[in-house]
Amino acid sequence: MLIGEYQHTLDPKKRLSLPSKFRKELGKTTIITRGLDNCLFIYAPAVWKKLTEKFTELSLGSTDTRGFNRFMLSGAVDTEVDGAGRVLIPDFLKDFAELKTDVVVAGIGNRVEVWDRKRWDEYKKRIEMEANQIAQKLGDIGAI
Amino acid sequence: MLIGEYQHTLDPKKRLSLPSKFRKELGKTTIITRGLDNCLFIYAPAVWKKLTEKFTELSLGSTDTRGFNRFMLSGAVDTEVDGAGRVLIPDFLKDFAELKTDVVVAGIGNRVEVWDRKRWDEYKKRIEMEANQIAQKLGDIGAI
DNA sequence: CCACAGGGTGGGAAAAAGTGGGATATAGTG
DNA sequence: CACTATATCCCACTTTTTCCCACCCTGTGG
Repeated sequence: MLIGEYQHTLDPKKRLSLPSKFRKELGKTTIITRGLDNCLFIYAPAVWKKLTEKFTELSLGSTDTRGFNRFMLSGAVDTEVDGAGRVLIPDFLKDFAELKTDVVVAGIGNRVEVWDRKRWDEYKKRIEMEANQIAQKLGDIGAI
Repeated sequence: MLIGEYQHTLDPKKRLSLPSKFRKELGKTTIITRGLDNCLFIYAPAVWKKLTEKFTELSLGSTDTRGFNRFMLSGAVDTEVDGAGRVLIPDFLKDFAELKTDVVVAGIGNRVEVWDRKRWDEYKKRIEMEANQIAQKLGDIGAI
């Protein structure tokens, strides 16, 4: 289970250290893709494979699923983890998530998310404030 | 059953002694997470696992569940209990709960809560005053 | 009243993680 | 074909984390 929040830096060569606690679970090659809410997702190969199987089964008919497929699949890259546990973030993904130097690497269950730190701080403030209401709401529908 | 209230200190290395009475039940690795009402929760692995099973199966689709997943999962860390029965509180959790040096460690059934002492004293004063009314309210709806 | 045991706290040394930079290889271009 | 620019690999430094040991204080029993 990938959990926790880590403050890392994206160096001038666009390398990003994965937190050591994540490395074992992610393996030596990972898939980086555009994520939801303006962050990046990083998946272990097996998890990614399962996800894509779901997507590609969705019908070609709907404009929405075509768009979603393009969003997730065209935005994905296979990346080798280097000897120091770092991955390389391609320019287009760096731009997409508006990453500067200071980034946050967060474990969210079966995926890792990469956020620009400033953006993360703002988002976190919001979800921390809303957590009580959301917990209430999810409780009401019997989800938790 | 985790019960009782203990006054402990968070040392400069951000280590926190678990009350010896809690150690057996918590085990040698614990999960620390953001809690509700600005405190931290500490769970035994088995309890945490059961909790996560509920909300990790919630879909990626909804903004609310994404937010709640991020809140719960990015806010959680796996921690080894050291030889002296202490756990390490990461910076972001220390900041979240606004912990200073003096903290309160309280047993609340199946979890342990960690509070900044000052905040705990204020909170306790309030719930002690309100306890009667709350009991009345819960009694009215047949909850207790 | 003293000795002892256990819980809580603090600090130093060793190890690991994160970061930066240079050298070598590869690709793209005039 | 040579030159430039980009990417890849490897090594080294710095900071943080981890592990271990020692101390203090309190409560207990002789």
